Amino acid sequence: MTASIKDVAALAGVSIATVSRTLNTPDRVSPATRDTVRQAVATLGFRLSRIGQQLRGDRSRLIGVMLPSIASPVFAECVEGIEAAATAAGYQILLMSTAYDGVREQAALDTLLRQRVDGLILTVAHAHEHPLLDELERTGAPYVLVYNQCPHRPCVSVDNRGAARDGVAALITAGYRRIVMLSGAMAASDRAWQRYLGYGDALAAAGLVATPALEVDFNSVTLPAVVLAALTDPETRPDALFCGNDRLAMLVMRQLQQAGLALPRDIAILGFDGLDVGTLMSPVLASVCQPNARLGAMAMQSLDLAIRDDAAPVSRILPHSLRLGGSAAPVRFRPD
Amino acid sequence: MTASIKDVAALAGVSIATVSRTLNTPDRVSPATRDTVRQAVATLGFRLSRIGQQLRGDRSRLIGVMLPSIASPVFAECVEGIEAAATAAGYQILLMSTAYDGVREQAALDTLLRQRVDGLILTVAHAHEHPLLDELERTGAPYVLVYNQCPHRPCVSVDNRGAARDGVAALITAGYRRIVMLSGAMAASDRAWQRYLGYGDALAAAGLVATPALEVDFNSVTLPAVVLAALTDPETRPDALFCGNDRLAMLVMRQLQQAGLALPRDIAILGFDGLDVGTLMSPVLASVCQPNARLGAMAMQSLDLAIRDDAAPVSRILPHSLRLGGSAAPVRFRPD
DNA sequence: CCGTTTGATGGAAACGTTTACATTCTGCCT
DNA sequence: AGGCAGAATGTAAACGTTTCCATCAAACGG
Repeated sequence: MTASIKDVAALAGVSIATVSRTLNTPDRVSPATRDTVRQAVATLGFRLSRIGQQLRGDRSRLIGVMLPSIASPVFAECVEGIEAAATAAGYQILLMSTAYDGVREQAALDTLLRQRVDGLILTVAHAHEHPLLDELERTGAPYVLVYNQCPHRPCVSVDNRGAARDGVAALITAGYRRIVMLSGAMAASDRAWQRYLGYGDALAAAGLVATPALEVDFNSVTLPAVVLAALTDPETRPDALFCGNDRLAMLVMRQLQQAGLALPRDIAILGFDGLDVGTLMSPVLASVCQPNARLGAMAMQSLDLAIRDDAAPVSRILPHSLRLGGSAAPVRFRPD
Repeated sequence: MTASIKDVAALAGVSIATVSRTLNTPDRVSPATRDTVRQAVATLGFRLSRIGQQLRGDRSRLIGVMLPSIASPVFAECVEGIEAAATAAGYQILLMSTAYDGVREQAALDTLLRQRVDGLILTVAHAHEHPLLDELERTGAPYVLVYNQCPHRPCVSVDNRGAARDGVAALITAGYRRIVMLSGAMAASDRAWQRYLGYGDALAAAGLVATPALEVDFNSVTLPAVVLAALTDPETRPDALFCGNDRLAMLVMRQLQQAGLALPRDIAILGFDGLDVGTLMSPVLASVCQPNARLGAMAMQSLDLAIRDDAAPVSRILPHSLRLGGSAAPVRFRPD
């Protein structure tokens, strides 16, 4: 049994009110009593219980964080940003992962709401028309989406379509013409589709022809043989490959290199996410970079503001950037 | 204001006890009342507050997790394991990162203990003689270390020394002779030293000579010029390089490749951690693999058992494995 | 020397639950 | 019919805080 404020009061020979004051507003207690109480606190190793405080009606200072995965570097970096901002603002985070699974999402939401979190940060597969989010709005708990981008809800993200457009435009500037997109299943997340639209925008602006995206299972550890064949056959293979995320890009880089292709000479690769670990590849993975940690931090800040002002959190679009060169460096002598 | 059990009771026209029973032990309530209460619960969107329950003296079902970093894949994978096991056992995790900084560690510990976590999972720089851990033991809160390996405390880890020995022995078996170790600062973590000892063991067993480890700053994004020079100069460079962790190994792989060396022909690389992302490199990063997610899950399970039996958590050494080939494949034609 | 301010402290209520105990009612057994 | 078991429900205390209000003593002004 951990000591309670009563034990401290008893040991110090004062009332619990005085103990509370000593700990919260020491200047409202006489120096002598203050010392006695502090002595008792030290003896017992006492710490005020947040549970008691929460019950009293204070905010819980807990933020629920609900993400599809934790080990994925994208989300890991994001959580790091959230955690830093949360600590700075005096919150703690309750972390739950969902694998985009509706049942787990529902369970996580229930648990978090029962814990009376002050707010939630989450990423879902499709932000419009997600039953969970509607339920969440009904409860009135403030929440912000990260990575999702949806006009009707508070979101913190990059401009997925614009970012993809910029990245593919850079490929075109670098001299690539036959550009194909490799994506996780479009149905799996709304971002995939937005990025494909951006890809189309860039090609259209350059008068080039867009092709349907090659869709692969997001978690696969190898590329389907047919996809690999399409990418390696010297007759049919594209100039450049735009990958919907960095993990896919790294996967494809390794498989193409093992198939004997030289990157970016035989084929250029551009990823999306800007993962740190991409800079450890050789060639360095070119990528459309999202500021993952900042996305998380910004979501947390937006949420904090909303909590304090009792208002709806505001959406934010953070700037993306391009990491060029490396796997998408311009190639001078390209036979046409 | 979220509804409380009183609101439900009022709406349903029953006492709060009946509401509580309806929610916790529905069979002890008459079907008619049960329906009325459930109706009221639904109308108000009511969920029992964990705060009230915790206050009542139940366990908080919260586990504090305190790690040096979240974005590092090693810890990210570990957190994923912890979270899965925690959810399975009915806990939630409160995540805090410390960067091995004593001040942050102390602050995190205070916050977590005030939240009355049922137990803690943590990683520190040096497990023996860490003031925080002594304080923690005084509080009586159950805790388990992950990654740390220390005879006097509950730890879940691999056998760092043995694992390093096995890895380096495999390099020797593959034909490498002049093997050097590259490590993060030994002072930064106890594991670094343990791994260096394992390196020494393997060399000694083969009658080879160990050299002092090359120490570099763990977070650096490039290798110091002098280290790079030592590794690239054809006169002085070693056969094989054993890196204290995978991040370092990937860093060095890229820099050596950019310097024009062929891996593993000119120099073999062996990492430590077994990060998934290493398999995306080319050549695939050979590594001494820790089961990161399982380490986390096992720590959580051990903690859960300890909490339930009100006993001290038990230490566990999990088996390591080797991922060979790739950057440490045997080289047949090596000029001597 | 009295009345009033000021400062220090204590008493008690409130927050949201669970649960032991008390109460009421139904229906069964003899 | 009377008594009693058993089911259904209510009452109230307890958990650990904060804080309003009351109390009390000392200090101070007149």
